[in-house]
Amino acid sequence: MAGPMLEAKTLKGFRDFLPDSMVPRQAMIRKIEAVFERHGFQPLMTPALEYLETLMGKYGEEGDKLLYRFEDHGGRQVALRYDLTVPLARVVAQHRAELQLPFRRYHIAPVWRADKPQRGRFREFMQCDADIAGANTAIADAEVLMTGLGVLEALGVDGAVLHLNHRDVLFAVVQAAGVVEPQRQIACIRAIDKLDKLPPERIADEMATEAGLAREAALELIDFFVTARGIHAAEGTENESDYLKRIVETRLQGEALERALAAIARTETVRQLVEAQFPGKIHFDVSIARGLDYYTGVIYETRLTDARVAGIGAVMSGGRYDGLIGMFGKEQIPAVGISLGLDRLLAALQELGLVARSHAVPVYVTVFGPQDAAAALEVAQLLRRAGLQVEVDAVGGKLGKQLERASKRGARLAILVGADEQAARQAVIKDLADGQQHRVGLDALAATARQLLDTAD
RNA sequence: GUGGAUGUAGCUCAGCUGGUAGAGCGCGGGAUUGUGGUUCCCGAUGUCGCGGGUUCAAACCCCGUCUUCCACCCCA
Repeated sequence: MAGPMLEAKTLKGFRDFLPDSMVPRQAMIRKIEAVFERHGFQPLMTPALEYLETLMGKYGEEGDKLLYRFEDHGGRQVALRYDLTVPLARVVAQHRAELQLPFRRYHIAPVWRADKPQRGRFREFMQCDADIAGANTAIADAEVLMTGLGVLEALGVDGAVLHLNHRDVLFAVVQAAGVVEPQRQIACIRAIDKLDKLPPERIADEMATEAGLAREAALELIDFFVTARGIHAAEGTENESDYLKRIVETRLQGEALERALAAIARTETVRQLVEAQFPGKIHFDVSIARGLDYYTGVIYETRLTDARVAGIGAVMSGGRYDGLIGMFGKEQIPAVGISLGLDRLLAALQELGLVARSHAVPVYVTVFGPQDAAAALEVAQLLRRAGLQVEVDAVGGKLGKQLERASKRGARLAILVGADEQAARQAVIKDLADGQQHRVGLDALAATARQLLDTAD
């Protein structure tokens, strides 16, 4: 015996994915990859570990606290990546000369956050990102959003709505309420983001303590957002952007007004471009804020509308970050991206019954005895060369046991190759769904097997 | 970081006011040695999360600790 027995365990917030959960997961990843590639994105991989300074200060105070950080054996301060966006920014700056702009890349990989685990929330989880670096146009924004909606469409998700907003609209409105300092503006925007969860009173309190905003001004500000949100619910009235335009025109002037109007116009352009291809899937929602510091332009979140999964939170979000890449180099390169939370979306799909039950190995080849091994393997190879997924019984024993294992593995067909069959260059295919057996020559085996697999069980 | 729960067989759980553990599912074996999944028979499940305390006696009461989960915060 070697040493004391170890307890087999995983770290809090970290998970193993056994085949039963891995199969639908991988199927989902493949669909997402296909959509990304169909939209011109190319794969990128980056290290899990980055220098701490690469990641620090990009996400805001809360984000910095959630960084998984430590010192490596060489005394370097390092951190596990918190998202896939900052590593992309680093890559674009670092490999600027090797990349052709605009650069479209997708990245499906785990990220780590030292968060407190909860339902739908883990310390290691998978993100699926698609970003365009080097283009600051409404078309780039729209392309990224259409990619995201394309993924949802490919996955069969119907009830999802993209909520679109623009950072500058938020800043303009907050500024119009009398908050001038950027830090306090961000604090206000964070407070607005909680509109869904907290009563106005509480939000006003938060604005008072976090941003030093007078209670009256805070309530007025909140009222503005509540009204703005009501707009798209009401029919026959002006739309969100017209309403916003009207409000900012009465409250702002000069450069601030220009900026706000430009943001509203840009958002509306993007919304219309996307709306034309995905009717009803995108709304201008002035109340969404996004917590991360690096966003500079359009921002968005996707929520599932089905009541069964409404509590699951945002499943796909992102925005434009024109200043981030510039933090790593002399050149300012604008970028926009979208990030999809695989774990959450998968959980939602399972909840909605949109995940097909995974079928295991379809064909199971039994082995009568040691002297029949070669014949069994020959048959297995024959079927595999024909493209079928085939498992050969690797344990042996009574035929009954082997068939039992075949059933437990979820196989649809069992192949029997005894002495009689070998002598006649034949094999018996047993359909485990109905128990029927078919004796066929080896030359017809693959075709018959395929035919049986194609029939419903 | 704050608050609330949870932890008993591989899994889902039961175990009344303290008297050294149970069910279902699953698992193993068997019911004419070339036939599974259905049925029948038999069988094993276990430091009752871990450590300490109270008691003649603790799965049950007390303290601590870890785990998982829920809410808040933030987010995917």
